Amino acid sequence: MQLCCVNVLFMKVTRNTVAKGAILDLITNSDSALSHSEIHKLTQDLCDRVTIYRILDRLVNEDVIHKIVNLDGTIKYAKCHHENHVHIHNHVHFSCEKCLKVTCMENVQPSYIIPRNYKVNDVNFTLSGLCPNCL
Amino acid sequence: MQLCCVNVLFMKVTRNTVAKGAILDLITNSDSALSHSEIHKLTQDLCDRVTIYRILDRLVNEDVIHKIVNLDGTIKYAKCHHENHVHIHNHVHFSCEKCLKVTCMENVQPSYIIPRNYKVNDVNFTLSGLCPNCL
DNA sequence: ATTTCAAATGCAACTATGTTGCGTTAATGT
DNA sequence: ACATTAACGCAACATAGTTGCATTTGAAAT
Ligand SMILES: [Mn+2]
Ligand SMILES: [Mn+2]
Ligand SMILES: [Zn+2]
Ligand SMILES: [Zn+2]
Repeated sequence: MQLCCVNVLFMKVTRNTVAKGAILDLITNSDSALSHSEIHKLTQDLCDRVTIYRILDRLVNEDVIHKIVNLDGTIKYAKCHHENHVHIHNHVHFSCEKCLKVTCMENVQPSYIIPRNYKVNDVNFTLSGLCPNCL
Repeated sequence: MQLCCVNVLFMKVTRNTVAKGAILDLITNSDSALSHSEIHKLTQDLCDRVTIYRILDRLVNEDVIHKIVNLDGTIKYAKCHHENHVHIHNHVHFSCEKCLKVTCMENVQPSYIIPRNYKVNDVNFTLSGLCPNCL
């Protein structure tokens, strides 16, 4: 009756499936960002690994989760927490060198001055070091 | 007679080889950061692709070049330009969505406020969008 | 210049990560 | 319940990065 979810880029209707729900739950309830391989291990035999890739892509395009590129190039995913509808991921991510957890720091938004002849569309700020638990 | 170069982490002596020199030249003279595969194509039959990986690791550990993690997770390398001997890569990198070039913006150093119970050791700030050439 | 010796290399084999095509299954609107 | 097509599983492929080991080579010492 009503559209449950759409790909915000192409305004295409997407569907809620068992695997998608389970993976979103996992990401939502995790205290740190999760990689594809971590999700694969945690979900065991929920679905094929290719399906996990496709579900993660879909959730990113639906603006429900966001990608975080770690310092070693590995990609992690975390829940989006947009207060306002305008949705820019300009917050900092912290990557702990000891426990290897990546966390969103929603309220740390760096300021910077960049020449006018650049157009910024997206932002990826990652700090690494020791988190409070490992300090 | 005199040590030409050392791994700053382990204070181990390293050697200058033909391939290392050529790859460093390439990175030094490039106006944008280069990935392993780009270097591999540009150097043709200079050396094995495994050797390129090892040379890049060595140059990073010698603090001669630095790693840049792109928004898609690909890793690029650029020359270090340290004025003072204290050496922190706290400058911004710009990743153009059109020409795909990644450039160092040495004089753009963002400011941020982070809780005291975090210890920051390294920084990776990447902005993406359109560069002056593509705007 | 020759010797010496570990750093660096080439090669093969391997693991990890991500993508594509296609036939089948299942979510959702009617 | 039926029709439509998004989502799925599977196999095959592509790309990125690692490891072990025998051989080569840079450069310090003689
Ligand atoms: Mn985040
Ligand atoms: Mn740089
Ligand atoms: Zn930690
Ligand atoms: Zn450009």
